[in-house]
Amino acid sequence: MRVLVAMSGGVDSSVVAGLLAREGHEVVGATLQLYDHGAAVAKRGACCAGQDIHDARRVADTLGIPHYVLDREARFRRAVIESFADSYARGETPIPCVRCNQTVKFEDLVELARDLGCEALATGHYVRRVEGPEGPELHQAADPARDQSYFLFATTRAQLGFARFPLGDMPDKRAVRALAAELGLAVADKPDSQDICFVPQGSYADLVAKLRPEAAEPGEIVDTEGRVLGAHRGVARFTVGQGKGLGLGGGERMFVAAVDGARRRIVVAPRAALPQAEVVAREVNWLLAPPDEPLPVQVKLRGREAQQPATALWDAAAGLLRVRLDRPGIAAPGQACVLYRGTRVLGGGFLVRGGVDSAEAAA
RNA sequence: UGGGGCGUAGCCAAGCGGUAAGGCAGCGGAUUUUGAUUCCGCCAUUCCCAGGUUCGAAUCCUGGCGCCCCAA
Repeated sequence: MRVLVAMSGGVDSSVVAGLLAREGHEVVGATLQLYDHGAAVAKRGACCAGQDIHDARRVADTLGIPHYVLDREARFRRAVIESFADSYARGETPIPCVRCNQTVKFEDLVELARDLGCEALATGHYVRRVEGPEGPELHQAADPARDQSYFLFATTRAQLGFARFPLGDMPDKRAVRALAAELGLAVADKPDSQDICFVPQGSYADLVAKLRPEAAEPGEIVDTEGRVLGAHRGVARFTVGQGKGLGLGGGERMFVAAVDGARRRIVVAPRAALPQAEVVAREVNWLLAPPDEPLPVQVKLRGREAQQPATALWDAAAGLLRVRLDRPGIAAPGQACVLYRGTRVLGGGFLVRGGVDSAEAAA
């Protein structure tokens, strides 16, 4: 079949292109230029800009496949970077990788694939697409250490139907690198990407400060009684559940219980005061028929934690997902709430403030 | 200007004659396609100052200085 491969210039997507070509598919490569600057060129572990685009092109040449580079800087800036800064300004902690997958990757590239007459879009994500009785299902990768299902919860059922993830069954990253070498790809030893791709040198707070100065304005750190304990240098530097960087000395260690973007206040409390029994999420995406009854699930409130047993309640009228946790957990607004059953992703949403939280009153 | 208490790293704090615990903050690193969490390492030649006793003091004595509390 004719298939479009999203090539970032990294090892993973390069191997995907190589594998599919070797299997005899008619492969077309596409690379999105998302945020240029020479600044990003030198950054180790970036993607979709500068050197990475050249790398992708080289791989395409090696494989003898056509390759397109699309300028999506404007789109990426609006859909991912601006939204990232806005989220911080509201006192949330954004998760840009989901926004990127949700927009630039799976909307734009699927559209491009259709325009090019492709039957599928393949990416280098570590997830599995499994044919189920009611259509394609999204599952965690075979290698739990690389699994990226958390970042793809917002993929719609239609997009999933069109997507292919050839790396989902790889035992580990070493195997992928070995394949890259076997395929003669120059990127076989390229470092993994990490951190936020569009932030040049690690300090995302500087970027937020440039785009939303108010999120970098100093403010007060208060306890749940409203007592001022200290000062901070911008709400963008804090995430609910965070225990470091508060600059508070003295007695008991404090954690961020809430971030009030409007008043630029950080509310802190002892760790034991943070867990909530119920969390709420919006912008919900279902990868099965939306349930009209309480649904037993396992949930992840952050990318790298174990799944927790819970019960999901879908409020279709309000468009809100309520998740009752068997064991209280800490929800950071803006982060993803992803529902699983075993390895299968059932759906998810973005966490909002809510639930039972004494800190909420003081904020 | 009577009585009582206290002065140990940026903060909190152990130690009570034998050669400076721990926690928080901070710094460095590991982990990680977000942020956070977590983990590992570093972090007072010196205990408000000056004398004295002692083989040896942050620990005992004397005198300063500085805080805090009580004082119809």
